[in-house]
Amino acid sequence: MANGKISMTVIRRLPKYHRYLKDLLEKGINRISSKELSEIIGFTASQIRQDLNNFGGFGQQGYGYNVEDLYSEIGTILGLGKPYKTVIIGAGNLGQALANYNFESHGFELVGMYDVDEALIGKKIKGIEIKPSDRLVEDCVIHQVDIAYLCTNRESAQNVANALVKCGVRAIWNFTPVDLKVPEETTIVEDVHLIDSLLTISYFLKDH
Amino acid sequence: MANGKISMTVIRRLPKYHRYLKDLLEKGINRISSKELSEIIGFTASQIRQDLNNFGGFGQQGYGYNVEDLYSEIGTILGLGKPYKTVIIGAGNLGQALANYNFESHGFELVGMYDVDEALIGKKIKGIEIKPSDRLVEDCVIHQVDIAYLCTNRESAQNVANALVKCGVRAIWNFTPVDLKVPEETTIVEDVHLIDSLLTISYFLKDH
DNA sequence: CATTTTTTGTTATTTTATTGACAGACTTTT
DNA sequence: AAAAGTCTGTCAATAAAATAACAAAAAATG
Repeated sequence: MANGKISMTVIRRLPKYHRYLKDLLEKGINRISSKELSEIIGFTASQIRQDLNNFGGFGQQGYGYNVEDLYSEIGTILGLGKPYKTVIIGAGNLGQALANYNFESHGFELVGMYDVDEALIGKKIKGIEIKPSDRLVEDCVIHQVDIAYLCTNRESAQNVANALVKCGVRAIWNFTPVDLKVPEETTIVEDVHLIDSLLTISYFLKDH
Repeated sequence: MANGKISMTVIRRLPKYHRYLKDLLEKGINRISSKELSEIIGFTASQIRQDLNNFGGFGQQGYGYNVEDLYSEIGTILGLGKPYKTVIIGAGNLGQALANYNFESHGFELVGMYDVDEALIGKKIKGIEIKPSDRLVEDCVIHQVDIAYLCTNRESAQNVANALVKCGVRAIWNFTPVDLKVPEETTIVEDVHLIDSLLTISYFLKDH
């Protein structure tokens, strides 16, 4: 049943289950079978049952799954509910965009924004003042920051990552086009390589 | 050798090859073996050779690969060089962030930005004026837009996607937390589901 | 210029992921 | 409360992806 070692492909499907279950819940649907879910989410019913059974038997034969319970279970599996402290490094457009996203509602509290650009320092986004980057390390230690959103330019990325590792930040959400080198025992890196994503589009467009 | 039907896993690795080869080129390295490349890129040498051989025999026994040639070949495979016309729908922070990214250098020309917010309309980003959303369809037809960067809110996403499909936009780069329904014969959707990515981090943080 | 070394392209093997099948548990119906 | 129907959990089969193995080609060496 539970945690033997879940594969990355399964883990990456969990947020999608979570999203769809929330939708169902908001529509007032409180019961769903793997077959019905498969029709709206686009995975096979078999895969849904197998995915969920990695974490426990949440369903019931002849009935299906209780939407509210399953939503809550997957939320727990995903570590939601717990509050995480986050900082944004690089407060340009992307950094500001991320600050304005509604990640708080999922438990990701923004506690600091940092930049090297004098023109940005002092500006407030959602009540958070952009501070000079040399305050980053100190603040991370004080606040016990869990996740850093890395939105600097390519050149600074690895240096900032090194600093983050040193001051105990446990995860880096990496928006730079760099593959960061960090010790894998202590630090998680989740890449959002926009250019890679765009080039994938280009691949499919090219010969039509 | 060439195009029998390349799997998505292979295609998603191509941009990474492209990035690393560019780095090598800029460092003045003009020859590399699959083994050497494997050490810096982090795929196995076997996988690298197999990936590349999906598209043709670019290497030479006893020598390896010519960096410049391989970089150029992969660029061609990815459809780079060809100019693509793009628009941004939703000109909030994220839309503006994308406008300021240097995607032009890869051949992605921004030809329009659209929003429903009166406060944004008329504002210029990188020389592009933000226009009201009701101009979108008309402009897409006039400019023969290839790719739309979809940065609206959740509620508008599917409606905008429907309009884009109708006016012949071939690809949607989807930043909304919605799984768009579009006819797969005519339209590509590439999702950047930020919240899914963040929840993946949460999963790994939760029990440490 | 023959020998040794390197390194590819390609096939074989192993591992991982997805799909299919079905017994048995629970629900619904009559 | 018995019978019929539903749907899960799990195991088996298939498919896909990653890795390993190796013959043959070219390069480097002496």
